[in-house]
Amino acid sequence: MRRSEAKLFTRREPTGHESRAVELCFRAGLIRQFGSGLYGFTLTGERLRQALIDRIEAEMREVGAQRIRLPQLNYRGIWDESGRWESFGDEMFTLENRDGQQMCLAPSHEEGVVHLFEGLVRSYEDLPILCYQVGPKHRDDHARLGLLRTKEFTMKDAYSLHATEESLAASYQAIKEAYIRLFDRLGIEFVISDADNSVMGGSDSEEFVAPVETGTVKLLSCTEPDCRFGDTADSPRDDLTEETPCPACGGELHGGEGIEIAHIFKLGTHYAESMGLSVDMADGSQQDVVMGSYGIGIERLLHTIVAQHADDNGCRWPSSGGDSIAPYTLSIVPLEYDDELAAVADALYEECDKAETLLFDNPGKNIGERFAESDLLGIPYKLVIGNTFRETGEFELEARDGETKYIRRSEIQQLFEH
RNA sequence: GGGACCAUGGGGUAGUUUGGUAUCCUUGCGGCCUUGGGUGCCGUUGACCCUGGUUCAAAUCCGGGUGGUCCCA
Repeated sequence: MRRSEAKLFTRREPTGHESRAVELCFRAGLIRQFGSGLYGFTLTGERLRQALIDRIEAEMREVGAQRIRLPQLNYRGIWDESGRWESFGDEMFTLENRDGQQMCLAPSHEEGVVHLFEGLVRSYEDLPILCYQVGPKHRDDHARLGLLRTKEFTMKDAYSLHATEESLAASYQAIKEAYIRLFDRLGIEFVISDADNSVMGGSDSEEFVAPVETGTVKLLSCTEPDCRFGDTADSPRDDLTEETPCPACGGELHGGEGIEIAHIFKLGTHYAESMGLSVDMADGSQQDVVMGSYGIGIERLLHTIVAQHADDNGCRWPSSGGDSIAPYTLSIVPLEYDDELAAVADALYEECDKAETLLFDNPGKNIGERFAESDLLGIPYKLVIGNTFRETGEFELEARDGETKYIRRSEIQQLFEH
């Protein structure tokens, strides 16, 4: 993409937001506020958001989950069946249609999944089912900290349906491992905390929590590198402090703040029982369907990566164990975009993967501005066409962390081979 | 559910106590300069949340509304 087409809308000045990560999301021109707890994503921001969704979907396919689609707008009926019309309370957005029927914008989709399969799933042989969707959720929470708590957000929500507890345990474990792989690949530091099921119901659940400077929950996390133990206020146990040794490995616990990036639940037969979803078993008996649900907050993940990896120059998008979600892989930065250097820059651009390359083709800007913008967006590599090129014909390939290599033109295409 | 604070150009602010010409910085735009890290100089567009009241006169005082931020449950 050419800079002149990409429409970056970066800002050099601070915007007065409450945390560094929120500030950067605005300065990098990723998001735009529509009101309390409502955000739109810009051209650049949506590239990042979609890149995250792509990574998550790839991981879901890896564990054999299939995509479904459930409506956001629900009639009251299924929520009365599960009892959650009452228990969600003020956090649910409710409305009436023109006929006076009560409806809601779904804050979660357990009811939806049960309804989707109720009447279709009849036999234990129809199970297990592992499915997911990616879409908006609506919760009338008090908005806080930019994308961290909003009234509308995107969730990857997966659901599993089983005839037995053992089958549920297997899927639950598979999803848990998939999440661990995913977050590792995205370079997110996280711990796993036992959590309360609260309004979700069911037997037990675990929360993936990312330690950050400014978050939404108090977090105790183990400082041992290989230990994933964490404990939040939502946890069933309240006997832990910073002085307590880690109950998992005996290491030290560090107190701080965290972001809940994912939550996995063993729901048991709670929903099947109240909504009447059962299957016939081999011995002729009937069994209520056993369920699990597994959610990842997309925008929170984006915020978390910014919060954990940004430096003084802007965003950074780690690529440990996979490719980075950066909005572009490479910036082509000519010292000046005129005459011969512009011609060289254009020629290089033609050789690159254009969708992954940002060509700084705006004349009249000095190179400092281009560097600053590229770094603010966290583009992993800058290909500089400058004085070195004029003297030796070599380009400087500078990584986001400053490390520079000198390369020749024939080596450019290798940059995009992963 | 309870409480506190706040609302002035695109962003950040001064002015409000004591009513009278709306301040400064930045961004944006135009020009010149500069060309290896958001550089400099000159010029310039652009604002008092809405509504009712008091008053010769309201950003300022009073009432109502809306919106925002934070704290507690």
